[in-house]
Amino acid sequence: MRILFMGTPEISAICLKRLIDDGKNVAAVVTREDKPRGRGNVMTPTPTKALALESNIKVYTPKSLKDEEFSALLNEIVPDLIVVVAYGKILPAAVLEYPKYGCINLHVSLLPKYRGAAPMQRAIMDGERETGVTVMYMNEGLDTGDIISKEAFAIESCDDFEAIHDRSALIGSALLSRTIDLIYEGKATREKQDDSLATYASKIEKEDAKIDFTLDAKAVDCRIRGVTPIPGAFAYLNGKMIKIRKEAPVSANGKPGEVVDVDSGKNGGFVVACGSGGIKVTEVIPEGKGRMSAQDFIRGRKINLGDMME
RNA sequence: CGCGGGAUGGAGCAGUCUGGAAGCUCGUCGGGCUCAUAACCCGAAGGUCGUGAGGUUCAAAUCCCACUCCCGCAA
Repeated sequence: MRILFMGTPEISAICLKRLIDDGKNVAAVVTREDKPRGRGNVMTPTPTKALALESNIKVYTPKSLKDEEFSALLNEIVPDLIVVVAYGKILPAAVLEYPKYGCINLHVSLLPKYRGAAPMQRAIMDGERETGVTVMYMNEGLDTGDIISKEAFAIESCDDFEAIHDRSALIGSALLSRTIDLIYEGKATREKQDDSLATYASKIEKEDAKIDFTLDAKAVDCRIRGVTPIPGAFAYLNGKMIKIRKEAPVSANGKPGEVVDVDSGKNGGFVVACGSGGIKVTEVIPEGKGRMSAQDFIRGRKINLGDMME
């Protein structure tokens, strides 16, 4: 079975790696074009492209999937199955209909909940206790296809986006690989999504990462964990931006945003009051600096009792 | 040439503008106090102040020049 893999970010690369390691016949990879990234805006390939190149698999970065150039490419590759993981572009009907075994997609949520761009982040931000991964047949809607397989796992109270991302990648890539086997063996089933239960996880915007201390501590905690470490929850302290990298809700009293405790001792940190309760911050990224423990930040004398974060 | 911050004993910082004996909060080591301690007290070690047998000066962490490395933001 010739597979065409389509994906872009790191989670795609992890899945591709898994398929390769499992001996799947990945005939070609389609990913997005190189983009200027990082300091200095250096042209950088996507993680998926980098892996494909390492693995000596042909990589294509088409501008559009709707033109003749791409249909010519499909005719050259002749995939039996297209596997999509966070590719970043909509597949037109002509492409969806091309492979004999269809197009499948790994989505990192328990569909029909959290369709869309940022399912992991939104699930954490909403305080969900559970999330998961789903493999479905693709149709022209956004994450609306028939479900083939899914697997759930817990979101612990200390999990941030990174933790859930890594767990999703691990569990999702394994599920994807097994599901491909099912399809190959003709054992794949189809389960329609119940659209009445659908929710939409919109893309994370800058504003989502700005900390709103007027919310209660638990909500603040969830919202912070949902955007950590990327893009990173931030607030302003004495005119400078500071990102909060690790924190936990605690009981506290004070005006929202007020620094009500500063402890430089071992296991210390500083406590910021929220709408109710507060969060104890234990790791930060000050503007212009790298990650550091809250203790180190406190020793540098950048924060004092009574300071306001906003 | 995307914008910006930084390089000072093990950590985080001050000092640089207004050159002139290396400092703060911790950590480490030794001692004391204590039923005890991450608390408190006393003492000690530890730095060619990123690199350049560079420039200016009586004198450079500090001013000038070149270079290397690290980081934050934006995409």
